[in-house]
Amino acid sequence: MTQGSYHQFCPVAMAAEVLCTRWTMVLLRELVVGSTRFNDLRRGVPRMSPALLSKRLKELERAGILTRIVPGDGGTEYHLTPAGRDLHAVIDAVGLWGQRWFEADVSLKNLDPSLLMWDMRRWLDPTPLPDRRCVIQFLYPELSPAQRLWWLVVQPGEEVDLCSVDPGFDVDLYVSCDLRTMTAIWMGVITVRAAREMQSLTLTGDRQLSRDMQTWLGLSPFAAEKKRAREALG
Amino acid sequence: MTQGSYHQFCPVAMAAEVLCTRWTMVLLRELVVGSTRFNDLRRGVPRMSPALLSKRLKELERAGILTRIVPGDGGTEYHLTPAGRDLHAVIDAVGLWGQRWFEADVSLKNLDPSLLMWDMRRWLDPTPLPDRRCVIQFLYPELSPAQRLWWLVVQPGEEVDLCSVDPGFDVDLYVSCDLRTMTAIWMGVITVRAAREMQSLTLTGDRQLSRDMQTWLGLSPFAAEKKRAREALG
DNA sequence: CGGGATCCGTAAAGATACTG
DNA sequence: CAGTATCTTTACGGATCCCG
Repeated sequence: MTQGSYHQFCPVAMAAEVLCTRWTMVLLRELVVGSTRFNDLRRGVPRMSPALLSKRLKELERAGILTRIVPGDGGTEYHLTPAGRDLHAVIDAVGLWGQRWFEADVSLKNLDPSLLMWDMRRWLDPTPLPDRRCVIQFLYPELSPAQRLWWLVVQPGEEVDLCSVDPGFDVDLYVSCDLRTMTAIWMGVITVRAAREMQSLTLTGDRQLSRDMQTWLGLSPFAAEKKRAREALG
Repeated sequence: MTQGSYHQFCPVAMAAEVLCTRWTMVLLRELVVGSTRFNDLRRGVPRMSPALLSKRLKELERAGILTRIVPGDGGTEYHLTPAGRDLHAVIDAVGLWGQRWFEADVSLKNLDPSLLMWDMRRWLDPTPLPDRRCVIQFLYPELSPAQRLWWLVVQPGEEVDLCSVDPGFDVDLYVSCDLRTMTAIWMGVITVRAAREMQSLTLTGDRQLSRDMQTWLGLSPFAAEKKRAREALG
């Protein structure tokens, strides 16, 4: 917020003072989906400066939305309080509105492979996968060497791992497409099947993993919401 | 927003770019509850500078949230588009969260008689009132002369009128209390009955209007939501 | 390597005055 | 009524650096 408060007793204004400052809603989204470490949060809001992130975390702590926890290992963890967890309703409402009324074209102007892969890592559903280590390689041919290749490593009983350097494991499935296509799939704009039929997406390797990709790829939490706008936004 | 966009395809981020700039959420609240004229909007967001209000209105127009209409009488009206009307879900979520988790004490730090009276004017329910002109005078003894006296004039079939200078009509009901008490009643923190029993509120005049005040005084849209916080906010 | 703090240039917002 | 214009204050972005 630029300065001071709105000086209104209305609960919308009181809440907006805390929630509607730059980056705060996006940061809260990261916290609500479960990130707790400073550098994990940074991956979710990569264009936010660390200084501002630090400032916002302090503000949210003062506002009673999160608490700072220092576990034994020396790091710092940020955990939502009950008030903070209750913000999922606000995040949902905002995201639902965005998904309904923004044209896909507009969203697909803001492509970012590391953000996409980081989200995919979070929402990947391992249950349809075989009960062993599975490695999926993503190739975005049009991108720079540093952003072209990514690996998701799924190990039973562990968190999904995202690598931007070759982890050295055998790859079960090779995925190749442009970033826009993968983002559109992730956002529910098109399906894996449709992308393959349009030759926009190529899968090579394990047949089962190919077939089930639409399932184990968890998709954005808002992917199910249908668009309502046609021309509302320019 | 300070500059540029968040560069994220996530619908939360896309929406936050438009919705989470300073004053925007509060302004949208005014639009959602039905204000359409520049100077009516100003009464709802009195601390927002006209320059910023004008800028925000343009931004919201560009974002497809409202349209500018020039009726025959020369003025300008701002009307929400379908996308704008759909924002009521976001405003509700934000206001509900605020009402749940902010201590009443915090809200009641931001007292403003003109804002309160303006809100009361909007939500007053004339149906329990007799079918004739009713005038209710509010007295806040502790305030400066310019803010001490207010009148609500209810005429059957017309919009409720708010005056800060004596309209000259016979007064049906005299309400006297401090601003904090009236605001607390409006926000659902205490009832009219409780305030009267505590001697915080004095009603003189028409018995029926006195008895039914809790009914015709419409209360804040969020008054029904119960608090959940006790100590979450400092 | 995680978790920040510092400094400086730019962009946004506040205050107030003024106008078609 | 519906805004502009101007000037000052504050916040933010970006780079760099620091420390356990």
